[in-house]
Amino acid sequence: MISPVALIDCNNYYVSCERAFDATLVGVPVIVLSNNDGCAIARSAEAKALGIRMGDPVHLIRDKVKAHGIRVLSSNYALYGDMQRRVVAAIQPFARDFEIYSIDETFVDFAGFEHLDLVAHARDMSAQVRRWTTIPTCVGIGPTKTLAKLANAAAKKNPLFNGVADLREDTTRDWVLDRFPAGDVWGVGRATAAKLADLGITTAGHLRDMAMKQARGIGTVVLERLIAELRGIPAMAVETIEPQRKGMAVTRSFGTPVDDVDTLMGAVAQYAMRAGEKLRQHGLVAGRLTVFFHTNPHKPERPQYSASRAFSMQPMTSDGLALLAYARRGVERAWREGYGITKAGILLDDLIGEDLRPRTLFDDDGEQRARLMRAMDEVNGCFGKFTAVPATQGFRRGWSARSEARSPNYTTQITDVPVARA
DNA sequence: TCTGGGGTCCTAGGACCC
DNA sequence: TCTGGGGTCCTAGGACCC
Repeated sequence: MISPVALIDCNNYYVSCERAFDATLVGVPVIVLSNNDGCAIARSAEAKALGIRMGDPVHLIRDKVKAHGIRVLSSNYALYGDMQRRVVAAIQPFARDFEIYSIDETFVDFAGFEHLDLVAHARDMSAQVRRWTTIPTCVGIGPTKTLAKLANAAAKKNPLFNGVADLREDTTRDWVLDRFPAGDVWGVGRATAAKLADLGITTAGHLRDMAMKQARGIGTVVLERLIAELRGIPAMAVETIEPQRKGMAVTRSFGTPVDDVDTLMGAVAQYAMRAGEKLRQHGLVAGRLTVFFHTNPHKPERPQYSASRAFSMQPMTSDGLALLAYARRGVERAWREGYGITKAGILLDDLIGEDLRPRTLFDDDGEQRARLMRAMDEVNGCFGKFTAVPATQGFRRGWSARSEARSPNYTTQITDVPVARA
């Protein structure tokens, strides 16, 4: 017996979070921008109707924004992350197991709930999220994760489903799959979609009926699994325990190009310190660090330069100042004069739980440094980030990303909490 | 004139996701 | 002036070893 899986997905999530605290955004076209105010990454239904596409660079849609009075917001991840906690809390009572798949999607394992009318159950779940957070959601139900995901997309697209699509039954499933573009199936990207189209495979129905052997030739084992899932045979489990993460990154584009090494070093220092903080928050240490920086690849007419340097770190560490020392060395070695650098970052790999860290022969216990890091975390937690920073980082951040229309931190910053007056 | 086969580990790069 | 950030998984190919 295959147990049903549901995917609950928040509609236009970032926009919906903003609307929860600003009523003037309701009913009008709204977009939320990526970091650095670069491109549109969330659009309200009204903005979609005006032809704003996912990922549209904001400087190419200025005219449209002006002509239609589209409201434009910078992204506010503190708000979206906190709202997610509330959404998950609302979902929790409706199943025993679930997998938080992304900031706005949760897979719900309905094992043990088969005796219920699951469509009604899903509607209750959706209503609970709405009551607690004001955020609208859609739910897809199916025998596999891929079909639940596809059902969710169908529920979003086709008003016939009224927000909840159930693809456990063959006739509905076939009907939906025959009308669903192959390129929109979860796991089929641009490259695979193009290869499939050459074979005349353009719908999810075609894809389901494709020979496994042929699938292997085009894609990898991943495409084979995907086809099994479309046939209703589970090839992916609902992952109810959070897997150990493998890597971590802190990368940013600059508001304006950087052409001197000291300024670049300041930015990289900040990223290294932030990377250390993230490691400590997760109780991890890293064994490998890569620092990279490059010019703007969207401007091929300008001189291009891209560099990265990687280091094995021994002992493995979560000490921001140790990370910074490696990163500095990388920047010093890779720096070339005469380029406008527009992005840099720190990548950490070989992550392992702090308690499992291998001891080296001459490993001092690092207790003092650990205390220093804890103290910095506390100071920056209480008095705001960048209160205590290493000198390399500096206090001037002329290169900072643009964020010109960020909403208040309504739920995570005491001074930003909305006040209700009688 | 002639030079194996098979295994592991690591890394870079591609593809995909939200 | 101006195009995000942070992840995962898979495969091919090189280095190395016996």
